[in-house]
Amino acid sequence: MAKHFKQHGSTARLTPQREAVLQVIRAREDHPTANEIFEAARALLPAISYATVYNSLRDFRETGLVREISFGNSASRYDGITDRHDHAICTNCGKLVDFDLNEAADLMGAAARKSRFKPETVYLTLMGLCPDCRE
Amino acid sequence: MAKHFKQHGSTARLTPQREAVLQVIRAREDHPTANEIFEAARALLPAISYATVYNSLRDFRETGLVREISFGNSASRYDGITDRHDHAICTNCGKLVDFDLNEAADLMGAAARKSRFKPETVYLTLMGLCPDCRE
DNA sequence: AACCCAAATTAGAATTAATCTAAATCTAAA
DNA sequence: TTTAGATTTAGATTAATTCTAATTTGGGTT
Repeated sequence: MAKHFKQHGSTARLTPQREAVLQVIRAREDHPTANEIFEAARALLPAISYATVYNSLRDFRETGLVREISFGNSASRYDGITDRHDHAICTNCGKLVDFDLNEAADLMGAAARKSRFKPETVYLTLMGLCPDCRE
Repeated sequence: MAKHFKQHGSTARLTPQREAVLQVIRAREDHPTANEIFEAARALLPAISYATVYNSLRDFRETGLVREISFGNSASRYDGITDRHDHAICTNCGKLVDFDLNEAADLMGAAARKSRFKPETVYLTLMGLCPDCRE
């Protein structure tokens, strides 16, 4: 029996390429772009193609293994931490930082009531100046 | 003396093109993309160019007259409502809805403390199924 | 152990959104 | 009325992502 992501409801196979992509994302502290992931994955599997990185990222996003963070018109960044957490983005240098505000999770119910949506997740993003830029 | 956006700290002139762009955004209930704004602005000013729409949108964003909403890899959408408010995005059909959760504004201080950022704004986005898609 | 088939990978083309460039035009102020 | 800086324009360019079509892979049968 092949390795599958059964526990995530997917029938996709965990190929060497996908393992490499996942490993890259999980090994990094920061939030790499698809291009950065491609570069790093190529160090593990020289023949891997750009399309495969994007395909893997799409699958992981859909099965909940990674999270895509997009802001402005710059390249999306990928986050391998699956627990719910929040982001702060520096309006000056673009730095992206994780933090956790459990109050944010509590707001999901209220947000769902106001919007009449069936809630899945809630994203809280703080825009402001990072410690380096506020001097 | 020409019309300026002085009250917003800008020295930019309010040209007919920019007036058209602003009028289009404010007249619409939804959140148009740059392309939709271009199409609508052309009905008012047939000679207006794409670049001018983008230039205007950049200026308005910087002076705080409009807000840019970007999610996933689709085109950014523009929001003419300047008051702080929240968004819900349907994970099925992509519909974008406004709502207001004053508790969200209260979280800005806590978020700033956790992240050590100097806060400017906080965005709260609910992902889920819109009333039409949840059936 | 050979076969089958669906899924996955690959390279490169295509698409999309947004920005840049350079020349022409406008406008407020001197 | 001249000028300098800001703005607009059309089209080229860039950057990110997705698509296409051909090839390869690998697990589940026979």
